[in-house]
Amino acid sequence: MQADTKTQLLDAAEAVARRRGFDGFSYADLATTVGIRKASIHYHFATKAALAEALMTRYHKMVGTELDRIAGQEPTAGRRLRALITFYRDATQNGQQLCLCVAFSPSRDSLPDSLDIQMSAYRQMIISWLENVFAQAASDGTVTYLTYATTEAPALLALLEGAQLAARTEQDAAAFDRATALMMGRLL
Amino acid sequence: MQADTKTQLLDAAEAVARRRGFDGFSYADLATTVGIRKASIHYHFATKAALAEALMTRYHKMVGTELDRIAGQEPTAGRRLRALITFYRDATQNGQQLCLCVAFSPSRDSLPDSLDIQMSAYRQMIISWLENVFAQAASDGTVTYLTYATTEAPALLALLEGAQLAARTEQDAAAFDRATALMMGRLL
DNA sequence: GTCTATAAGGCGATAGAC
DNA sequence: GTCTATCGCCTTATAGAC
Repeated sequence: MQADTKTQLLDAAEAVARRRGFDGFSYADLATTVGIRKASIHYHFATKAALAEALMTRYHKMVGTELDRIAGQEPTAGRRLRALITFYRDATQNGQQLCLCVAFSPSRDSLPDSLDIQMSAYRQMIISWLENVFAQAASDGTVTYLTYATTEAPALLALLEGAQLAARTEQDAAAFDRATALMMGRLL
Repeated sequence: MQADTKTQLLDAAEAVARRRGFDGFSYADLATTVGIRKASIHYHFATKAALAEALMTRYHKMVGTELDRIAGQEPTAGRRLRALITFYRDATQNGQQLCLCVAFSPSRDSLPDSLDIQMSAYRQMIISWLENVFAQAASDGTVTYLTYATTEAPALLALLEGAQLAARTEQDAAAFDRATALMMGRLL
């Protein structure tokens, strides 16, 4: 069974946005990928700004679901963090793309103002989740050299996003692994 | 005394590229900033691809000079790393821009192939410098919880680039500080 | 929902005058 | 070195037929 047109458009837009940034793709690209005319895209997303909002909304939910899945599946803090690092690694598709939030960040000024809030909310979701997991680590002892949850959380998010950039620049997931090896070594 | 036109163009292009990415500015933007017509820009940079190369070449040299300055000025590994973190922090202009290499990373597919090599060389310069400094730390003891220089170096570069992204997304240097506080705490 | 056709303007780049 | 003028193409977006 085939996804509906709107979903196909979101899929195509997310893939190309994460590869090329918000200013790096056009309706013509999506039209070619999905197989309709570019004017038809406006029926589903009136403006490119509206498309950006829809992309970020869907991405936020998708990652939220993934965080829940990890929490439900992995019992210890160390294992939860390992699973998150693996998720960020896989998200690069071997250095071909970035997290949507990272890909949008340089295009900030081209995006509608509403994206500011959406991007902050997305980052806050991850940071809160990480704070909880690092707080758990203080109890279960599965993270070595542990400092404070509120210090560890933003540092790990920055590390993961930076590791994605490294992989994208080198077009090689090995660059992600080199950047995260130190952190991985701290996790039991 | 006024800089020559070519330098003014490079300055304008670097500023806007670091704010908006490679696909986020046009010759028209530079023409307005510098005060000449956009056709005249082609005299200095025949193509936008050539401009990208010139930008990266100049940026690489500038950062190399800064690394030398830090090494000449700061005696210990801990102080050198602190100085580098401060340099990356200041480079964001309070969350308004990114390192050129970070800003170019999502625009990868729009850039000439030659930029792949230039961007890798830039990153390698930083990583080599960091490896040397972390190796020094093993002797002078100014970095706590130290592991291996070859593990620490790529992790710190990713952290710094990720911290810049955080600051750019939040438009606030405080996000950079939250991301780097843990690392700062390890430096004597 | 998707189409054709088109508007209105931006893009990088070139030709040739000065 | 910078200008005016222009080319060919791309962009987002709209109007109206089907």
